[in-house]
Amino acid sequence: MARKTREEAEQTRHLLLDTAEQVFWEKGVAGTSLADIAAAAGLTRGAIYWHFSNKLDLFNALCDRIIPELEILDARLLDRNVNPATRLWQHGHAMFALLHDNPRIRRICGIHHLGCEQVGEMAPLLLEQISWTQEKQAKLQQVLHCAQEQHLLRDDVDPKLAAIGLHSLYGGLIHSWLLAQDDRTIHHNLSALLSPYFEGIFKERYWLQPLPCAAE
Amino acid sequence: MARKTREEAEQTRHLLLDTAEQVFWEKGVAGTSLADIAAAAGLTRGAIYWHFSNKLDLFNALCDRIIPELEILDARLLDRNVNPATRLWQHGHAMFALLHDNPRIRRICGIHHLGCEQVGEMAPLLLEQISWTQEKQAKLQQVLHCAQEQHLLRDDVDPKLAAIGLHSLYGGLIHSWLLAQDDRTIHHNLSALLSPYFEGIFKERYWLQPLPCAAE
DNA sequence: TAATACATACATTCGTGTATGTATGTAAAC
DNA sequence: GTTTACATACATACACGAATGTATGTATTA
Repeated sequence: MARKTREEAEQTRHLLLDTAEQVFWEKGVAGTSLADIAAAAGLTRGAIYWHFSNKLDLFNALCDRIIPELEILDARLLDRNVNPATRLWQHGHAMFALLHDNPRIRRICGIHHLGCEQVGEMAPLLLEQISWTQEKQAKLQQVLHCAQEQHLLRDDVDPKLAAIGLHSLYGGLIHSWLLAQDDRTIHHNLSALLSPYFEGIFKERYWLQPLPCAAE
Repeated sequence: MARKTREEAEQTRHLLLDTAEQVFWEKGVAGTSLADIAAAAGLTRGAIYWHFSNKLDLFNALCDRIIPELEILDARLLDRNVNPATRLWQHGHAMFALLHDNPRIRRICGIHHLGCEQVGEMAPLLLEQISWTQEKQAKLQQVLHCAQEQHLLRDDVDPKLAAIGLHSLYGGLIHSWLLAQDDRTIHHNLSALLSPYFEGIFKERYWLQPLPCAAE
């Protein structure tokens, strides 16, 4: 129809992102057409092509919206004022608290795990995930190395391998968590699910310090 | 062209499955058309529609081919002649040995993790994975319960939660393993990656018994 | 000869990208 | 303070290819 003010335009842009997020999560990325998104938003494809160049661009813009929240997590992980064991422990809990509290992160995470293909023409997504994984593992490894220097680790534990293991455990738990959508088992028993790995890594239960748990 | 003998027909059926497996793994399930598969196999869509009713049917047939191998794994996991700790330990190693040695399992596993959407019209896939996950966790839980009865578990370990944790760790490691395709780190250091969780679950290293490792 | 194992041809639908229309906001000219 | 000129924010329309499903053809083979 007609032109809207810049604020309204920005509003419809966010409406498109929100709607796309929803529809992608329901029908998968490849399974939804731009017409689906436009219709669900009460708009037309013209609106989408005005704000985004194509579906991939829209999808990327959609994913980028959660980066700040994730960076906060990482910043806390690397905060040297807290002992490394506690940092790791709280980081694990903070991840799931975020998943539990923030539906947007839950949906985008769900789309990445179950709602999109990462090969073929979506291969750039895979590369991004690989580098993201490596960065995350590097941070975990850094904290674990710090713990090793403070003689908190068991003697036979290699920080690099422990980082891979921890990261994989997190990823696997998130996957299980997403599969069993409304089963609260994982969320309610997260400590019991993580502690075996921590037991196997640290000499003592150094991670159990005053824990300002961000649970529900 | 012309009709072939039953054996030859069965042969082209397997050719189609093999080719589909390959192409699905390269370009994703949604990213692949039946024409792609037919062309890659040196046939036409007519051949596909003769042997399968549609893409989903083809995909299911493709996945079903690895069931026997996976059932062998589960059978060994439940073999009561071996102590439960060792069974769990060997089961973890056997899974990755299978992934390493069997390219078909590797590809199908890769397709499930990275090459297909599990929502929308592929939702039956998700339901299948959920029930499969629950069965697997139930088996792990059963073995862990058996270990608990033999007083092998630490006192604060709940078999059900430990089963979820172990299963998630396996899933996460497989995911990492698939992401870093030709990085052998995980395969070469599997024991070091798994042992922390085992340390945290069992009182002593009961799982370290003569290990007929099926590695490379 | 009848069913088989495909290949070929056809009709239809779906999705994309782009081109165009159009009404409004916005800023400068006067 | 209007008017003018242009940019904006979409909606609509169109053209094209891609993918599917089916119908039909055809040479074997049992």
